[in-house]
Amino acid sequence: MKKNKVTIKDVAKHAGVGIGTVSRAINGSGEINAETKLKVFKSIQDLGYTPNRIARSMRTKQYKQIALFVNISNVAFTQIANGISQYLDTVGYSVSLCNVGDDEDVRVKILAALENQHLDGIIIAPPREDNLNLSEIVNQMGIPIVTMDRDIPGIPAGVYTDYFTSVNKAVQYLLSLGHRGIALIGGSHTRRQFRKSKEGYEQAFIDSGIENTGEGIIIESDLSSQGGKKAMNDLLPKIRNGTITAIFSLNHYIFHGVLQVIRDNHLRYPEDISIITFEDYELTHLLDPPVTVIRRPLNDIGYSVAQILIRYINEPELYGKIEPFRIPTEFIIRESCGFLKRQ
Amino acid sequence: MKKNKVTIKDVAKHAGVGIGTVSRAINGSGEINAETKLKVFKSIQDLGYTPNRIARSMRTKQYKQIALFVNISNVAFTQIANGISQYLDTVGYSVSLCNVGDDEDVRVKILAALENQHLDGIIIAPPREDNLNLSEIVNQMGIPIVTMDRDIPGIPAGVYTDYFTSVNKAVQYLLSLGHRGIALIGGSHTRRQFRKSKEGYEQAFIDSGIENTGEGIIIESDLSSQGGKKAMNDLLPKIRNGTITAIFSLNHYIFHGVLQVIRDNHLRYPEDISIITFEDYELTHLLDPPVTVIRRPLNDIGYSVAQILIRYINEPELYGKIEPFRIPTEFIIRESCGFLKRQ
DNA sequence: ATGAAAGCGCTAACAG
DNA sequence: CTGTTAGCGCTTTCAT
Repeated sequence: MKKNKVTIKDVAKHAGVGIGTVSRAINGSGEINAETKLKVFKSIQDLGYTPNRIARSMRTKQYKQIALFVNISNVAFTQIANGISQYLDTVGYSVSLCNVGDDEDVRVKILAALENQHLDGIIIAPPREDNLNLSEIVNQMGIPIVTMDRDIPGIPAGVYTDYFTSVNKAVQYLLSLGHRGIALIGGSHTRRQFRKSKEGYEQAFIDSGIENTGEGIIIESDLSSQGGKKAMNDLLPKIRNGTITAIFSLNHYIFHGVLQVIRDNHLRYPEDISIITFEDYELTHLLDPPVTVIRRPLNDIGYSVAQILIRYINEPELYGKIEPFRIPTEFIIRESCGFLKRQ
Repeated sequence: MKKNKVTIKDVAKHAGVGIGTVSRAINGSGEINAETKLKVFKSIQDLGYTPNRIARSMRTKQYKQIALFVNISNVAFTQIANGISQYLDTVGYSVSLCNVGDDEDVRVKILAALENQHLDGIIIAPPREDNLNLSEIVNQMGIPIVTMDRDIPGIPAGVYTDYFTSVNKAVQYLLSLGHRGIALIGGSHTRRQFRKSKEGYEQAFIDSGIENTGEGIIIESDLSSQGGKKAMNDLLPKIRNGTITAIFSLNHYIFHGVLQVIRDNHLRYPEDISIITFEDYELTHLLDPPVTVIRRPLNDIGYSVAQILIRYINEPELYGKIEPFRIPTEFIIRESCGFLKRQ
């Protein structure tokens, strides 16, 4: 029952021209008489012709397809993907989805995808930044890769979230509330997010003119709820004796671990402990009380990174030369942080 | 810097055979001498040849690509997509992602995708089941479409969640706890989920030998947190006067609305109202107290639906004749429902 | 400015 | 059993 697709040949015959002319009319390549052009378009209309993308790809080696390598279980994924699609729709590209679990080898996955997919470009946000040699893929395959919030040697970033300022602001807020024992639970130093946040944290003490005499600590952890749980459990004694009075979670997985420990130990926030987390989503405002967060425009992140990638696809000579978009964040104060009277 | 891909021609020359032979060796089509076959495979190895999928598609009209039309903001999406990819990986297919917001025209989106994507099949879970004429797409394009949990005329379902049993069991549980004023907030009757759940709800009274004298009600609503909010607000007086003692939310969007109203009105569960929701995810067990839920194996749903679709792609004559997978659910009792002493 | 023709890499039909 | 060839639908070069 498959409808026999109309081809460029049919259009040519119908319009009484050569197929080359039709092609030129469609692609606007070469000089072409305005009248013949009109005639061709009319035939295209009449016949309901749409070019066969596969055949076109075969010639042009352009596939109008990019792949997204991310961990789709991240709460940020949905909106970012949405932003990406939104931009790609405007330029006729589609997105292929490749989930990247937390400890999988992204390189292998990319190579596998490349073998049977014909991609024009790739957007990645791999779990780790180190030991990931991707530049040979870029060089050998000649297809551009951009990252979201990662620093990977040889691979340009498409977007950078402004972790420094976000964290700086949030920590200053905590300091202004009287907190000194602020624990930043932040994942691994192999991630840009951790490194930049650390700087923002330290700078906050300086900006506030307060010396960090050691109560404030920065904790590396697994980027998982297990990681958050472990960090939080280790912190428990210090929370109980009042050395640590605020928790700053850098990631939603960690945050879930933190919450669990709070619940399991019958702690209450903001009374027993103040909390802030990075990323705003349903949970953060459905919780009672709602929690203070750093929010970032996820849709924009997707949109921007897609824009940069397409730019690189169309102008390969620019590759690596475009400044990544700096994504500003918003600090949303809710009710999860308490005021601390200092003696 | 693009590596010049090695083609079937190179392999043929290197192996000292014709290109037809190479093709046959690769595809296992036609009779072929075991020795020549070996020779060919050796050459393929030596040269690092991988077939060009585009060229292959051009001939075979098979694209090894399917598209997924769903609302990616649904909490179930991630795991379902994961299951789908998992199966598709085993058969060399990739997934193209198409977000379908809540009131968009799925038909138009599919048509647009089809125009420039060359798909072998489609999986959909559109927001509404009615006024969606998809069968002409199937007939004219000749590509199979399967649904997840939807009843769309002419389009076979790939998977069905067992709403009837799930809801039946949960309502019986509520009844056994002494509840009679059970409100099921369930989205729209244009969705299979609502219709089957309704049956399960009503049967629960019968199964428990309890007459529903009207305290128990089933409410249609928008499938959104706004819908849940509205339904819940309307219910508020009845909750306050004790006519309604339990809320059963059929969907996570609705659940968020319910939670908000509970919070905003300083209600507590399970003391003031018992709650159960459909779908288990972070929020439901991070909430304090954790909430009783119906959980379904989301990964399996994706895996199964992908399996059926591929089957339909490979054996078109079967289309519509395979029984959808019935997905069983799990009833997980936590702490959100209270015992009601009946006077 | 435009028609004819080559060829992208592959599969399948056709000879042998 | 295997080599040769046609052709999928398109873009692009080459004449005209």
